[in-house]
Amino acid sequence: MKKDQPLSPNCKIILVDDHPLYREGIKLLIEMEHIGEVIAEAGNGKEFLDLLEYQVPDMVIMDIDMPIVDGLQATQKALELHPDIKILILSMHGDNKYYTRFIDAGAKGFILKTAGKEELENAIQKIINGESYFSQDLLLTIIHDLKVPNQISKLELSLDLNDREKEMLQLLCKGLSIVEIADIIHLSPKTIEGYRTKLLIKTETKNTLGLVLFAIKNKLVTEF
Amino acid sequence: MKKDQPLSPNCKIILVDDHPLYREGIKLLIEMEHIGEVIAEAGNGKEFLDLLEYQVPDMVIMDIDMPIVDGLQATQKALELHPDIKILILSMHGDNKYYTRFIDAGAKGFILKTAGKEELENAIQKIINGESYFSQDLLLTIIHDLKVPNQISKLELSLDLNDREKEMLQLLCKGLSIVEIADIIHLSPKTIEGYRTKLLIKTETKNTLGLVLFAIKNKLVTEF
DNA sequence: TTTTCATTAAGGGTTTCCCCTTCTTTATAT
DNA sequence: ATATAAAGAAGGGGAAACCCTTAATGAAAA
Repeated sequence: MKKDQPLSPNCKIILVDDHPLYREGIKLLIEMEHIGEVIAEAGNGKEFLDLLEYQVPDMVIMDIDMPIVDGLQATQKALELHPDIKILILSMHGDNKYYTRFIDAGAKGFILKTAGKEELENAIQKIINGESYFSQDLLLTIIHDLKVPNQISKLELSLDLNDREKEMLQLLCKGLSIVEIADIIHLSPKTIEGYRTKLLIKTETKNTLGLVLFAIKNKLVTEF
Repeated sequence: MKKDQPLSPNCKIILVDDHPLYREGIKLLIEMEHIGEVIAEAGNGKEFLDLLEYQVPDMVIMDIDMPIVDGLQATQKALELHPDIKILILSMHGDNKYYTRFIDAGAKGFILKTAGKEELENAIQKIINGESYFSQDLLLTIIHDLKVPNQISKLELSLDLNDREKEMLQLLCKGLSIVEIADIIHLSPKTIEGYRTKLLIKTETKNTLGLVLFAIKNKLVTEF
């Protein structure tokens, strides 16, 4: 139902990319498909921010890697001045690792340069409607980042900690000292020390701080 | 180019949902659009696993909330027995919080029940082609989970750490001792101690371990 | 020009941590 | 039934961390 009707033909768009040919291609696409109107183009973040002095677009399609002022800086600055501008980031494969920064900066979408016409159209439409659009590739990167803890279970098994040791680790990771833990568990500080020593040996760390860092890094503790 | 041609018409699909009407709807959709062939249906995870004894599908479209054996258990069991089955999870709004479990279990996609025909078709096609498909809504949930650290920047500002203190914090969070840090920065251990003391005061923590935990918890350090 | 502030440095005392060793109790096994 | 091991408890000593105070230097501000 939405597929064949022109999307917001009055949507004012600025293209920001340091490759004129690439800008030309996207401009043609946007205008042929009646997605919106390209009111200006910029070759880098600086040029774009200068343009903002005279005209404020509804939407910006922004490259990441550009000379002088890059896509992230331009995004941050532009949204500081005009929080309502919708910014769609054009990302290359490999640029994904910086996604959080753009999301934090307030970018509304993230799409790969290798995306097809339909995907670009879909992304622009969603963003104009106030939604967000993020490429599946980006999602896969994020999920990959999240999946790492899954492999840790093997480590957890190989460490073979007993309940006392797990409890100790939990308490140590809350920043409690040996004496404080002794008070909680109602055992002598010297006994607590013995448990900690065993943890140091099992994890091959050399002091409590190292042990706590090891536990957090390897997600042996959920809260701390 | 891919839009108007039938997608793998021989793709054998099993539908698993405890609402017969909903199954009927999806079945009609799949067959009318020549997406594939629905070879069987199941009203819950148990029924589905029983079906697997006799016929192995290429793909499964699976509800999460079902009686007896739920979607997660069914997904885990099925992929244990037949790792090549592609499973697309049908999620309700609010079920998003469990996404990691399904991803860990090996589900290839995640789509909202409110999704339209095009999105379902798109998801099925991608998954059959060996790719993944995750709904934008799920992505937004994940990003929301990741975005929490964004609020911390205010804290970072209020702490007002200078370069030396930031450097110190970075090194302390790698588990280095005062003396080790002194060797790296080429300053007296007593000086380093002074910096750490200032960090303890600024962060209102009572020892190095507390300081490091504070820094990690509030994402003042990126690596450790 | 003097003041203020940040940086670097150090001495000394207290506490906590870390390591080595010892001892008892409770399982587990042969 | 007794050897062997594992878990629990604790002492002593040295090292590192922690806390408080003092102070020289240089840069920025009044």
